Amino acid sequence: MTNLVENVTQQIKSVIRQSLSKAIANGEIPEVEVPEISIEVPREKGHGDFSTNIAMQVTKQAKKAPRQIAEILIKNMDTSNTYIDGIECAGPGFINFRLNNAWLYAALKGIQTDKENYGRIDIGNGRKVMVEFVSANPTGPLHMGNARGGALGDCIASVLDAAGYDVTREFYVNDAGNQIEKFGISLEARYIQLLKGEDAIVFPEDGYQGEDIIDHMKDYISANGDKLLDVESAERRRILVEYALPKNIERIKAGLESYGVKYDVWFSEKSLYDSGELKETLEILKEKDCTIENEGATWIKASVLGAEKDEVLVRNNGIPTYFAADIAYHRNKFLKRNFDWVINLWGADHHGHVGRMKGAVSSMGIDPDKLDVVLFQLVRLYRNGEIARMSKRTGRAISLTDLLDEVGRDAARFFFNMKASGSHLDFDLDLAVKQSNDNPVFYVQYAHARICSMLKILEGEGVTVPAADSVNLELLQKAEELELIKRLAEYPEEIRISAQTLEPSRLTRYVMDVAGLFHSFYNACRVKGEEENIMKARVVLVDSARIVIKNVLQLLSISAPERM
RNA sequence: GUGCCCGUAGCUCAGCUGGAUAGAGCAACGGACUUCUAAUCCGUUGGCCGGGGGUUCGAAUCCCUUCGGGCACGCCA
Repeated sequence: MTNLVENVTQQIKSVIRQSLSKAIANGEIPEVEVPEISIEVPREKGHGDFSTNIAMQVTKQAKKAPRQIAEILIKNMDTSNTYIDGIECAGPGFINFRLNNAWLYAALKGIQTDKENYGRIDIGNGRKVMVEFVSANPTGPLHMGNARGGALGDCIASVLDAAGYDVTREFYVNDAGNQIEKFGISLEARYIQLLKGEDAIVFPEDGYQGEDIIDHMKDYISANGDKLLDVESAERRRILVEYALPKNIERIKAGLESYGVKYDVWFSEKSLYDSGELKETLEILKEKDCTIENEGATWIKASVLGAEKDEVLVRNNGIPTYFAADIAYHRNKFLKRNFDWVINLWGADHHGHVGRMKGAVSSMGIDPDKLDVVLFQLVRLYRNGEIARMSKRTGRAISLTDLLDEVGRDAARFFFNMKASGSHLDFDLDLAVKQSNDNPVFYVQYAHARICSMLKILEGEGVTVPAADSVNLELLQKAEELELIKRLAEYPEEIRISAQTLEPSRLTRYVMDVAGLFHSFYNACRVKGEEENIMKARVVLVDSARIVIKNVLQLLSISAPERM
């Protein structure tokens, strides 16, 4: 697994460390406790390829001016057998390193060797991580919040996979509890209304208003008639739920699949009731003295949750709350299935639940730091510059399916991952289908198609991508070439940072950047028709850009067309 | 009222575990196609990083405060 930036960074750190010890040993700098050396890429190109602020960091300890320390360190640096070509002290005390291009050529070779695996790293070390996302109520269609959560969760999972984690994608099916009761009541009310008229029964105030409930009952009646009218209410609801729930779950599965999201596990909430795990969890909490009884209900203590007030676990009617089931569910994730790390994606409106959940997890003896909750802000759709709420086709609230019909999977997934999860997202429906340069999806895909087209034409003339070892990559000297290579070399680091911050949006920006650098290169340098050695070197470069763009798009589950 | 998130260019956003002269895309304006895809490129214009304090060698970044926007505070999920 190639990661030249990592190699180079280590090399520089090692040079600094040796220089520091040497300076201490010969008394130029007093004994200091060496902090973690940080190497960064300066914003300003004139400041070299990499830089460190180590001299400023040890200023206090060493009791010398930062620039003075920097000069001493530079004097003691041994750069033989490294990529380092020049070192200088600059600004308030930065040490800037300029590298020779050999590391860039090594990066190109690495890309050609790794191919579709280029970018993969191993910071995860095979640790088991679960990403639980969408987990929409199966009482209706998927909405825009689910759409954002779906794109985000799936890509977080992919990033972690690329970073070397053993990833499980999971959907928690809320097929038990209160909302299923409400679902049943809603279905029943519509059933009766359809057969006996609107006035035959008052639709419950907290019932599900969606038209899909009526559609279900129309379908049911046309297949099964009115035979349930005589059936006792509880039984009738059970039958109707049993009819409609699997249909909804299937629709959710199908919708997510056409969105490019595939789950490893569909975990049933009901199974926690059936297996007795929920009961078991409640008993454990009781034994640990985490609960109290009050007004006929069972509560979990605020002190356990690190919260200000107690929360109900079992209602006075005996039905456990969602929270109780969620505690059992998380106990299952950590203690029954032994995940090392669990990531939940929740809409920002659930933020109040985070602290409670961590507290509850902690009360089960689980390190709450093993649970991360990614909160994502809500989505606003825009059409013709105005907020759009309704689907043009159905006249109902825009569902995931409507969105996919209107803009397609590629644009939807790309747009939802363009911004950090914590920022509000305005989704411009017009822009997403526009085939022009202001649409970033097309910009990136076009770069890929352009490369493929070039390679195809060259192939027609008998030029295939040569082995990187067989060409003189040092012929790549132009600024546009070197900048492109440098950015390609950074891909594994981009994966690392995305994984650590759980922000795939970093990768959409990265791939836009790579596409832009490629387009610049394309306009500055020709490949076909150039002198043979230069052409060969450039073919390697162009093909490497293709590999990187393709790998990123693949990771985001966005297509990389070869022709447009 | 209490808590969480967000305020950066005309618009949409990066940068936020402190670093050098605050970036990108779009929009606006001006250029580049007889040559591998102009769905492209090159250039120009554009900023009191919401305001005010503090911390220090250094603050968009950390702390306090204030203003503006969103959200949550159920025996809903």
